[in-house]
Amino acid sequence: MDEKYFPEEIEKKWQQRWREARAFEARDDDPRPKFYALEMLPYPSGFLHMGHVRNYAIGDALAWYKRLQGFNVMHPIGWDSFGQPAEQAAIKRGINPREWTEKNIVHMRGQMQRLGISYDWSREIAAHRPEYYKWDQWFFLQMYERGLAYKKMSPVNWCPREGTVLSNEQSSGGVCWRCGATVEKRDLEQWFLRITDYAEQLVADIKQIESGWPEKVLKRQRDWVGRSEGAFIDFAVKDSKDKIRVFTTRIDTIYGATAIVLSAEHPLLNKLLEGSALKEDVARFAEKTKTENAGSRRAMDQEEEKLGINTGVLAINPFSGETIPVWVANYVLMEYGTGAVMSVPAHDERDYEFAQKYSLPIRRVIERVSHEQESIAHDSLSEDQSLAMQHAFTDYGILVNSGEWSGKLSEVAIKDMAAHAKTKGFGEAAVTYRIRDWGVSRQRFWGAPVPMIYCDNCGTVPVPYDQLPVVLPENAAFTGTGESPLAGVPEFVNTTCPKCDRPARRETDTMDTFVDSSWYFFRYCDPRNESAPFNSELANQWTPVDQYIGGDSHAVMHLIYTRFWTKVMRDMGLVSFDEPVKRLLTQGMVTNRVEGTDEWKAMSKSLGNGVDPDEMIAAFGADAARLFVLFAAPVENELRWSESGIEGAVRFLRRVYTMAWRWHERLTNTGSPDQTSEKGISEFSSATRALRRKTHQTIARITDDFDDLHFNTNVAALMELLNELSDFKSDPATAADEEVFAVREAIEALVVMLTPFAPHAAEEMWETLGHGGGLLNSAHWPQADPELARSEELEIPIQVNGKLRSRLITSPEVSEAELRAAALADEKIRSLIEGHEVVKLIVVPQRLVNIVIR
RNA sequence: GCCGGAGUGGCGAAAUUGGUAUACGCACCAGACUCAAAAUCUGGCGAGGUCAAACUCAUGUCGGUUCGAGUCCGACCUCCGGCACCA
Repeated sequence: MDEKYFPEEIEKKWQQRWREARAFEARDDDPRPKFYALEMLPYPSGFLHMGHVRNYAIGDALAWYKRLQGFNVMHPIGWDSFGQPAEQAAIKRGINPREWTEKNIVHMRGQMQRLGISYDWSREIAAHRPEYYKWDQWFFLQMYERGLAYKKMSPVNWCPREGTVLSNEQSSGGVCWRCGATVEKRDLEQWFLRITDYAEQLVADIKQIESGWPEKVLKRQRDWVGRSEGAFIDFAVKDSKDKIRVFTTRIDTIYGATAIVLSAEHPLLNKLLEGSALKEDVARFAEKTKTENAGSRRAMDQEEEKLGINTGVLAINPFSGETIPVWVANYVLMEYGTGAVMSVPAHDERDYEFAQKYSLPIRRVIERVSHEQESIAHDSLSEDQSLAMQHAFTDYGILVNSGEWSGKLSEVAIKDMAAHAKTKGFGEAAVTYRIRDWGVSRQRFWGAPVPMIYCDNCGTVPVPYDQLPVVLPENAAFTGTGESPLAGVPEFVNTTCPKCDRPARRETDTMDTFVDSSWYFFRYCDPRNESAPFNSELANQWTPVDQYIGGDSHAVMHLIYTRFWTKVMRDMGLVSFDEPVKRLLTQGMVTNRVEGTDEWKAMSKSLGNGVDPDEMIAAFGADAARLFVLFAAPVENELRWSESGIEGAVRFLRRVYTMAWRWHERLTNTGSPDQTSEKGISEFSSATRALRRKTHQTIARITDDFDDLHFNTNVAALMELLNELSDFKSDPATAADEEVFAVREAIEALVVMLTPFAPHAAEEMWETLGHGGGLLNSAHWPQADPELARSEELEIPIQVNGKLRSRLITSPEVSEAELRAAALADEKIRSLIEGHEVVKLIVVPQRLVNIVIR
């Protein structure tokens, strides 16, 4: 240790020592309880940004804490290394995507190591390597065997700018999630994973994780699955054997149905139109609507105008027997429910708007339940009756004009009417979901090839397991045209059929990269396994993940896919639980001021407000950068970058360091063994007792808070402890044994508890303080002694009528009666209550006294 | 429009869950050291008020519950996120 704090030297030194000692490798045979700390694996773009730094600093603090607490900690990292940027680099600059990716990994790994994140590098994985994606393919084949992977012609979301297919999630809102281009629809043969089979579980199992996941993430997951309870009802088509099935959540309003409305894509439409005089017009309308739906689907925040056309076909309401017209309209979605709805203008806003426009009848069949208070009942009734309805009445209420069902409450009618429909055979209660199957086909080069073969004789044939992996060719022509580049590599395409041995062609699509990231953290448990994705026992030993940390941009896609994948793996017998992640933290964004403005925005190249982690490390040290990031704001809040804030972090580290330096000789060169033990010390002065109290209070406070990841207040507590040490005026050269003891206790606790936030500096001080024999990862988190932490005197506020008027210094053991007497005897209080009647006297032991006077 | 979250000093934020509001840090001011500056150290720092004190007012706004409210309840305002024809 030098007298001065030189982070660069210290950090290099300890990074090397850690590497040599393989200090952070998790051992499968370690009998201690495990803790799995996981950060979302990065895409190897080439450079870490501050968001990464924050993510890893949080994860590392927790990993270190658990290590010091005696847990067997798993803290791995890897690379989500398939994906567009590598392919873009190939298309635009003719660079080999594999080389580009590997080079980026080397650089980013270096950055992580310069940050000193305590990863187990022996478990590092990368999605683009055959050893890894072999198992993507293996899972795909397993799912295919189980009927969970299938191929279908399907209108897919097509990004015209990137020339590729997007998943529903990636095109939500009608725009490409990457480039923002308006998404079009195209028909292509696509592979899908049957995530809809798991829709119910994806909602139901939320109760297993709701205590550990942020509510906002769970909400978005629930919304995405979009579970909706209602009923299917079949409307018979007049003069035909056909039936139109609709889905409704409001079967209780069925007597108010004045039309059936079909989506333009409805499969029955053409058949229904046969013989209709309006056939031509309707078909033209449907075509136009289809292309409009596919094209500029929506201009955001604006609802499309509702357009429709009467088909001239009639349908029969199975409840009332009434005949109502069938329409086609642009506001009915084929993708949801059955693609057909019963239109109830009086009780649905959209149907109301539609009915207004096309002068369809509006028939009220639900009334508000009248209240006891006449005024309210009167109000609502008269308004309702006058029925110049401005809006649909969408609340539940009481049924009217509904035949035998009139007089029932909506809640009751919904159940009874569905049951009735079922008995009569024209419907049933049903649950629908918004979520659709996961389209995983991508017309791209840089991904895991879908392991399928097409044979003219045998049809679609899965690649046999012993032929995995289907290896990506070294390179391909990147046209950027939209056709999979693999189709242009004959050596790849041409193969023989595994069944009949005749020439056959390989599937040329690759898989969505979300496949790679759906199961990667299970691979960390057994990263070099060559015969299985991982050993089940090892996976069950380490997973589920105890704490997962990442940005909330992955709140829907990644996290729903990985939950789905886990459930499939459970059904395959690979893991023994339903949910992969016990606790999830979505960290806040790192923002910086946009130059020339007052706005704080996420750091980005285009805004020019990015901060380079390497420059920060060079200027202030990795420890200071990490400490600042953890101290400046609670982990889930936005973090505003501040150069002076990071300077403050350096200042604090330097002060701790100087303190350790000032005392290290006295603490190490001691002749008396008593100085490390309390035994030889007969008495502690009040000053040493105060220092020890602060030490033990700080330990208790930080230990209580750590699991909740309240790092900002933890760092504040460490600063307070240092301030207390600074105030402890004692010269190391002449300090008495008891003082040396108290200082040692304080400094050692400070250093150990600093480790999660600034591990290099902590290691350096730990060594200097005479613990050169071992790294901090074999040290122990300090124990708080509640006796020592207890205050010797309390300051009790005395209030008069709830206002603070005086304070009393007392011993913690003071009785209620004594407190009461002391408060009344207080000079200030006496003058205040003089001439008043004391109505009440509240004494909260250890806390306060409140005197109520009149 | 619907859903979720949040409003506390000049700024980032604390507050043992109903009990001394503003911990810790940043910025700022003053002092020490220095020829000087930086660094470092010491002190100050919610607003009003005063020589100083007393005192008064302050946790988005207005009400309520309570001996006591940043915290609980009701209404409203603002900001930030998410979703959006899902029948």
